[in-house]
Amino acid sequence: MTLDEAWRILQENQFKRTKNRETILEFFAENDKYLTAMEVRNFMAIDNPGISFDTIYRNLASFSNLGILEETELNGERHFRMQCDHGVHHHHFICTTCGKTRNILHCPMESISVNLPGYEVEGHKFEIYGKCPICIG
Amino acid sequence: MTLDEAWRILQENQFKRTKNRETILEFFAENDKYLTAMEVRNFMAIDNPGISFDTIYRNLASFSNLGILEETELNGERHFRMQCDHGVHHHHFICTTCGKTRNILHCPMESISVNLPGYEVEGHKFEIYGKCPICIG
DNA sequence: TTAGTAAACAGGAACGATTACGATTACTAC
DNA sequence: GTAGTAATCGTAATCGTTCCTGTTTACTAA
Repeated sequence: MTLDEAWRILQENQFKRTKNRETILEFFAENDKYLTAMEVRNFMAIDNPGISFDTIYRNLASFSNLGILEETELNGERHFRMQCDHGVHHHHFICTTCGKTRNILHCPMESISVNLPGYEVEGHKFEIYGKCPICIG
Repeated sequence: MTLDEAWRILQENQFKRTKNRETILEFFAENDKYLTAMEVRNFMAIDNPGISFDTIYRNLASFSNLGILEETELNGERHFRMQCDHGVHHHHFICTTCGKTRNILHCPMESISVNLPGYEVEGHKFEIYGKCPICIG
């Protein structure tokens, strides 16, 4: 997702254009990987040492709800990244060294759901962890 | 996994047979679902109100490392359950209401790994969330 | 352009889950 | 039994996250 798309979504939902939101989105646009709230804070603190965690978490949650960011849990910490291809369902390979991701277009749910009669499926999670070619290098 | 199998593994790894470990394993043997440290504590506190969280977390981590328990993250909390069929790779449907699980024998990795040339896969996670037939009512 | 209003923010306290630690207890091998 | 070690207790500390309160900011419409 581009910055323009993100701002369009925010505007459609009556979110104001603030300096903090610009900084957060800029950071995610530049980093194609899952990031923690602390990493976001450290980046924001360069220009604004007094940045509040409340501001960061509130905005990350809003962006996640709006589909601007994707969220996952790694090592017990919440991680966020820019939504890759808006609207196209996919999964991720996540490099355990550098954190970069690679899209997995195949979704295992298609061949599974038929085997769950009587069950109501609400969601699923499929992630692959390992080392990317650069980190193996 | 049965209690006997669990104790055999513990014995092979020089773990002592203590009352606390007996209580923890007994609780998991009786509950075919993912449980939190707090739920384990509440059960143990019936006989031993002074039980320490340190004891619980340390033993849960040991059991998980030994393959006696399986571990996953649900709603930001660590959950543990008895390893189902030791040695047989599988995944889970997890009911978001009662927490009970159902095995998914099909593993999506078989058809995926070929699409990741140059990547080194270390692990993967595949879970389906929803309502089981009992909770749908 | 300015005043009004709701949203956003800073700063810090609070919270729940988890871990660390020194002192104590229980097991095991001799 | 006794020594040595593993396990536990009780508590405090840590960590990531959320809540609270007063202040500031961005948008709106006159």
